[in-house]
Amino acid sequence: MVVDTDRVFHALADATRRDILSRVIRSGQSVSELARAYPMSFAAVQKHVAVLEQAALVSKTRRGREQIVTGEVEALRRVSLLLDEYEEIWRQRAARIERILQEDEQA
Amino acid sequence: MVVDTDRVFHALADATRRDILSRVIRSGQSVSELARAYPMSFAAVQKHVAVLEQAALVSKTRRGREQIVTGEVEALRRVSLLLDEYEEIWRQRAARIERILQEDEQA
DNA sequence: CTAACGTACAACCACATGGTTGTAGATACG
DNA sequence: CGTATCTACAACCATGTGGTTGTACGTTAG
Repeated sequence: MVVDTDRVFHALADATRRDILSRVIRSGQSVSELARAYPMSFAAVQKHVAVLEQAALVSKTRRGREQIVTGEVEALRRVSLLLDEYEEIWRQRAARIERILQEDEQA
Repeated sequence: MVVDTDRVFHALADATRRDILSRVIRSGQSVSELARAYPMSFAAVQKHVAVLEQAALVSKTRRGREQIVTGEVEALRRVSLLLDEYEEIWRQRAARIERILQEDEQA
């Protein structure tokens, strides 16, 4: 079962896609503008954009014959929060261990 | 060129691996303890652990004949910070746009 | 010592991924 | 209008991924 989180992390697991994301977060760009920036075919870039789109990290809006790709910062926030949750679990565990150590010291 | 960030995100792009990570962050577990928790072969779980290890999200330490897997919270922090950077880029952009709009209003 | 356990790793398979080229449909420009 | 541009998508290929089974080896228990 491929969940949403899978798609987001998978989308981010490629340097080209991360670069595309940082570009379109700064300011929207058409697919062909993006394509010109990388040493690969238009179709390849188009596929990368599609992966980012499936993960809801970017969205596309028509402007004439162009398709403008824009960054969706909300999805990024969600992932970041998810990682913070993992960190929180670890923090709690560390606190628990520390508490046990202190109890031992008092005994 | 596969960079370190690729490996980390790829490691996190699988529900089983994220689950393993959350388990071993709570407390270290042997590979076979982990293997018993999932409906797949020992070898499959072993591979998942290897992927997490390559991404430096977990580490292994011998304890007798067992191999204890432990979560490496530092790597998580690095990824979280990386995502925060993307968010920061967007925040700056939003601030820039707002400034422009205010300038227009004054004119 | 022998048997059981925990691990490592190779070989194999089905399927996904990242790339290519080619074709075709909209839309804008001269 | 015709033509160039931007996009979409299918077909194809090499390689990677997630799973399997089987074998081998070190370590512990009896």
